[in-house]
Amino acid sequence: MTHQRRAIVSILGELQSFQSAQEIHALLKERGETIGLATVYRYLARMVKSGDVDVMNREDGESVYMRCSRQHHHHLACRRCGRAIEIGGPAIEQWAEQLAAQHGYTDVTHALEIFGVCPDCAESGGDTR
Amino acid sequence: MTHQRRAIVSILGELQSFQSAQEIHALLKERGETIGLATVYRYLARMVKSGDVDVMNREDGESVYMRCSRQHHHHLACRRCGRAIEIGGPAIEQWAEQLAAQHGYTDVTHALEIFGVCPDCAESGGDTR
DNA sequence: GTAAGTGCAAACGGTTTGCAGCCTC
DNA sequence: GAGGCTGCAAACCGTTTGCACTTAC
Repeated sequence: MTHQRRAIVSILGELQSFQSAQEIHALLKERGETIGLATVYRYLARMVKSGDVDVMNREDGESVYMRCSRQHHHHLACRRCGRAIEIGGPAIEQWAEQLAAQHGYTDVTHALEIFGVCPDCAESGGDTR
Repeated sequence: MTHQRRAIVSILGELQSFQSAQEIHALLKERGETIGLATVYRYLARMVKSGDVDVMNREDGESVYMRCSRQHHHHLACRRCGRAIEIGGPAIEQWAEQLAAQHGYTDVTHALEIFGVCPDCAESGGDTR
């Protein structure tokens, strides 16, 4: 446990929104942490593998990260600030499985992401991203 | 209408699977077409904008393209060969909209992709990708 | 003839990696 | 003291772009 990891864990604990590795790195820098971008990437990747963090591909292709519950779920995420709400749609899961089976597809996974603009961002108007 | 475009259109007409720009470029080269990678990217981007081609983000992050029907739909795609089946789930659309509205999110879009291994690929065993 | 399209190669942006040094236990 | 972790900078990879040349009409 290095202070860099402590810092990442701590900031992930505070954020309730998806942020990119670079954004997380910038936030840590702002707080005066000494940490390299590579370390952020490396540790995030490790946490993704261990299941402690969720990755999601933003519409622009950049990967964004957020601490998450371990069970399978999807997200309703704000396109501007990244604020996300976990959603579970048992019906969807079932439907996808069944549909795939119908066509003979095996080893099925699915990716579902809902993007919108959250109330706060909508109110504050045309923020970037 | 240049011969390069004709070639791209022609190959898109034959493929019933999602392929990346680089894969499409390689296929064209194999056929002896003289065409640059940049041209493939440029023309694919144009067709995406005009709605004649669908893009999809493969799990590895690379963008893959396929000629598609114009109306909104999703895909069940083979993880190995890219073969895809169009699916439309009115129930999903509705559910996503409603869920987003419930949480006050506006300007809602969603991305749903189902990945699996198609019967042919499953049969032929451990092909790469 | 002219405007649009093309190829090349360089630029780009996010991400990964090799390696030498540093820190934690 | 030893192994793992870190930072830096370079490498990577898919994609985009500037620019001079070519092509289709």
